Amino acid sequence: MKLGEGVEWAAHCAIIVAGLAGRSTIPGKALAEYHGVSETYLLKHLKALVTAGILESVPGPRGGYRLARDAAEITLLDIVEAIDGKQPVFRCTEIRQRGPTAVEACAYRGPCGINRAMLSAEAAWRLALAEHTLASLAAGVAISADPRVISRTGEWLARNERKSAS
Amino acid sequence: MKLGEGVEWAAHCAIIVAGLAGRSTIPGKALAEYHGVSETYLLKHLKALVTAGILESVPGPRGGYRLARDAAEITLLDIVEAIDGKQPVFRCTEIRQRGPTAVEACAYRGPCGINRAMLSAEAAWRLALAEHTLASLAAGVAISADPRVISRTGEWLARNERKSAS
DNA sequence: ATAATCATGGATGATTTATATCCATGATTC
DNA sequence: GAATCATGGATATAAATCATCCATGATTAT
Ligand code: SF4
Ligand code: SF4
Repeated sequence: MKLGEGVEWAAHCAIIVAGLAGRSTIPGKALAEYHGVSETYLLKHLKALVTAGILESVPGPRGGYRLARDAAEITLLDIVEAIDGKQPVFRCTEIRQRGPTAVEACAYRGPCGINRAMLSAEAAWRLALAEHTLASLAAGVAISADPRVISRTGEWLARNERKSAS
Repeated sequence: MKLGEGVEWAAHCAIIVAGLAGRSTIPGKALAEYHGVSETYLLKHLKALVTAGILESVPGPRGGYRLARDAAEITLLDIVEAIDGKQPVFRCTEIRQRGPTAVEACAYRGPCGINRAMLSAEAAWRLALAEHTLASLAAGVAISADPRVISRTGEWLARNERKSAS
């Protein structure tokens, strides 16, 4: 079992976008270069964030992405679900309904204990993810970063940020 | 993200094995037929359970599998980790060390906030899984099962269980 | 208006992982 | 010695993921 690396990309992008001033935007191309990842593929993930209501996109020259709502209102769970989907991690294939002891399907009502245990564990996972907001994550990343990285990132932001007129 | 269905197979097999009397065993072939799944592939998963110290295997005629320790000492987490591995679900690819703002690798000490948040959420998941033992799961499955299934399973067990001499 | 910039969406191919099979080997019991 | 069963490796198939390409439409600067 493995979480797609698109989630890591999206989380990093979201944190950078959260660091923009006001309603400024940053183009997807810049985000791809910054992280050294495939541009066209990253755009797909950014689109997923837009669809999920996490980011806003503005097209055209001087366009790009910005947060759709406050950074404190966006959780890590939102990002994971936007990229990876909301499907349960454990998907019962109903093997109890196969083999020589099976009876009619209608006799099996509701999920069994295994399924329930799996789903409740998943709920605990999601709950833990939802406790981290984009705001708290951004703070953590900033603290642990090397001073040189911070200054380089500042310069890079100055070159790529599209300041909002308003 | 998806948990392999081998986990579902292994969990069901473990519950059945847990229901055997004393030190009786049951052959892998019977378990495969019971669940209507590929025999050769299921054997691989059963082997994983043996390696993990969850099951014991006895070769030869009248051989098969039995629990390696008490059902109350085997958790759902043990089974998941035996089949799916213990690798973290979120695997940081260190994209912060790529792109134009990167500096020497030694400047990045320890995991960042994103990684820490992911890993702590995973820990919550594992903790929840560890709260369910094979004993409690077996009880839950028995309660929710249809009477006909229980009786058919009893007959099937009578045919396939290899009673222990001792 | 025109051109440049950028997001969107679908189609497509490559890569990796999961699933499944096959066969040879060794251990154990009858 | 023969039958039964687990083990292990090699290998094939299916599916999910990762990545690219190209055509389209929307927006802004000139
Ligand atoms: S017993 Fe649980 S996990 Fe197994 S097939 Fe039924 S619902 Fe699914
Ligand atoms: S910031 Fe966190 S998730 Fe991103 S590359 Fe670094 S350790 Fe990994």
